[in-house]
Amino acid sequence: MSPASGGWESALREHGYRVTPQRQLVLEAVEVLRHGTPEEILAEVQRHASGVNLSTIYRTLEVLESVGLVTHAHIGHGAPTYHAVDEHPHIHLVCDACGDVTSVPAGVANPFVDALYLDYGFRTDIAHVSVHGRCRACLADGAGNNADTVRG
Amino acid sequence: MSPASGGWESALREHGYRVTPQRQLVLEAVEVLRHGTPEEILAEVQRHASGVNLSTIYRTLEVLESVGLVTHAHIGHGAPTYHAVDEHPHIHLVCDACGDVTSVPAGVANPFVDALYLDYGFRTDIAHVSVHGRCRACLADGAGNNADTVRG
DNA sequence: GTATATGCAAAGGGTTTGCACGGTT
DNA sequence: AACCGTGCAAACCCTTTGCATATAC
Repeated sequence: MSPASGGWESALREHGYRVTPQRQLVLEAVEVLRHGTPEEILAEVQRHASGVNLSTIYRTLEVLESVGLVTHAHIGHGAPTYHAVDEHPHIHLVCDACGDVTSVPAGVANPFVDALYLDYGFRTDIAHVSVHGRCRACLADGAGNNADTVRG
Repeated sequence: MSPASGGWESALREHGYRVTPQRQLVLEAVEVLRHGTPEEILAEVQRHASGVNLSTIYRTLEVLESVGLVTHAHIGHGAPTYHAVDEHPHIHLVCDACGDVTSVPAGVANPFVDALYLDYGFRTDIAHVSVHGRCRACLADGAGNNADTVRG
């Protein structure tokens, strides 16, 4: 389902959308950058077509997401990041101390996902989850400190 | 550690912050509303003190969070929601179809949290997690439909 | 040819910041 | 008295929207 494979075109058409250069460019950009904010995707797209506008990126991502070609996740306080759906499903571990983002296979969450379904009837879109906490490096570094607790 | 108990005052002072009416009001508001966006917290605070400004809410929430009296979580695309820390730790299940938010005890995530720590050395702040997917009602309703896939 | 998609520019929501005044310690 | 905290207003980032033009079908 990469732009090269052509499946993306049918995905669009089957939902009544048109196939445009911008949509291909955005999809390619999302695949090249494995994680990308709209802003970053714009920059990547503009390497090939400088005329493309930010609002087109937003509108295109919405379309691509609605036909199932990309997904987004909210990583921090800022802009969301988009991924191609052919990426392995993964979960973002966001370190609140250093801001680092690690991706881990979605499988680690299986027991959790299953429990949510059994106990609450909730079907989890696990790739959309982002998990906050402290990464290994920061735990080692500041052994139990809370970086954001320190005043200026 | 509710405003009534007085622990909040020491929490502030021990971190070098001053005790002010606004900080008490915000803390109380966060406890009254079990989930609250800055905007909602402002409204609650203004029921008691109409002069308080939104920027004070933001600055105060940041302070209260840094001393461990409140936490926030990102529930959807919009504003974050804040909770008092004396609430039972919980996870938000956000239904992407109907927008409903359910809280479930953080305990369901224990196996997941443990796995992240064992496998990746990552210490998860579980109360900060928000989980997206489809709630029971929407699964029953639209049996497998994707609400946001339908065009206008 | 017609409806959809794009570019542009302006507006909108949410959040942060500079500054002077007022309150806490 | 000294410094921190607050209110106010402006600035900022991210995202959405209206409209005229260009494009895919």
